[in-house]
Amino acid sequence: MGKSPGCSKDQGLNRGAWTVFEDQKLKDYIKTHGEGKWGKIPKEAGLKRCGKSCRLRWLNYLRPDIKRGNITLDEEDLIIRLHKLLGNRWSLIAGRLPGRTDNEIKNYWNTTLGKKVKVEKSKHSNNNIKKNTKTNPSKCSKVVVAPKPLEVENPDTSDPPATSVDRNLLNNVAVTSEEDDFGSFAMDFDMGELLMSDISDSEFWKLCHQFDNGIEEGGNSGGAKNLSFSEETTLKEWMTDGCNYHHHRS
DNA sequence: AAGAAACACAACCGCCTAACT
DNA sequence: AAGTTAGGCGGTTGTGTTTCT
Repeated sequence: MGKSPGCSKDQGLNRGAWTVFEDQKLKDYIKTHGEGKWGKIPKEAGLKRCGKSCRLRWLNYLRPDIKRGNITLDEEDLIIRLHKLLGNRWSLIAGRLPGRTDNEIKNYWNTTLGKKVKVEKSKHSNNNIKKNTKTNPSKCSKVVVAPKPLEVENPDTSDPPATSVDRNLLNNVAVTSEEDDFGSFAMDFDMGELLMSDISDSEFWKLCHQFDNGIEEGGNSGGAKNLSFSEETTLKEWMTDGCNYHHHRS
């Protein structure tokens, strides 16, 4: 199960670096037939490569909208913040960086950024500034948005905590249930998918801003904006720091 | 100048899962 | 419902290039 049959080693397929000739064949084929159906491409395009290899080559190298190299400081910063939030979910991170591929970001992280971050972290921990030692990626789940204070954890359910987010915005995203008379509702979402795939750039930053305000103005004081989070520390850090930065930038 | 070490990145591997039969 | 396949993803490796000694 799983592995595509066409990719096994004993099929007389070419391996290693792609030649200019192979690239051209693949580009020509996709130009006329479009992406997808990777399994058919080698045969129909006359390439001695497996479908997966063709897909990878196209997505990471040949696609016309691809940027290569020269990752800017802004992009670098964004990668670091997103990585903090999402962990090694490279395709999601790449989804927020137009023209960048997951492979490129992964490589950049492994060779450059990862080290930088490590150095920064050790600096911080030496200075006793960083209190949060958790290194795992964060996933948000089950957030309840409400205009009034909520009872915090219900022991009978895994129901969560609350935050303040534009309801209309989230209605377009991953709201799953339970809108009541007060306009509160529960949702269960993966932060990565919420951020990366379902909303536009402007909505993304708007959402950021809304979270940001919620944290700063409401906190957990019981006011209209009430936040509590399963990975609160990480989220808070990311939101208050990261979102402000990007809002000011634009 | 030459060899070694470190770095950068393209490509491969194997796992997971959705879609299909 | 169960089995199969293809697509997608993250981890890892191989190799060419650059830097260091």
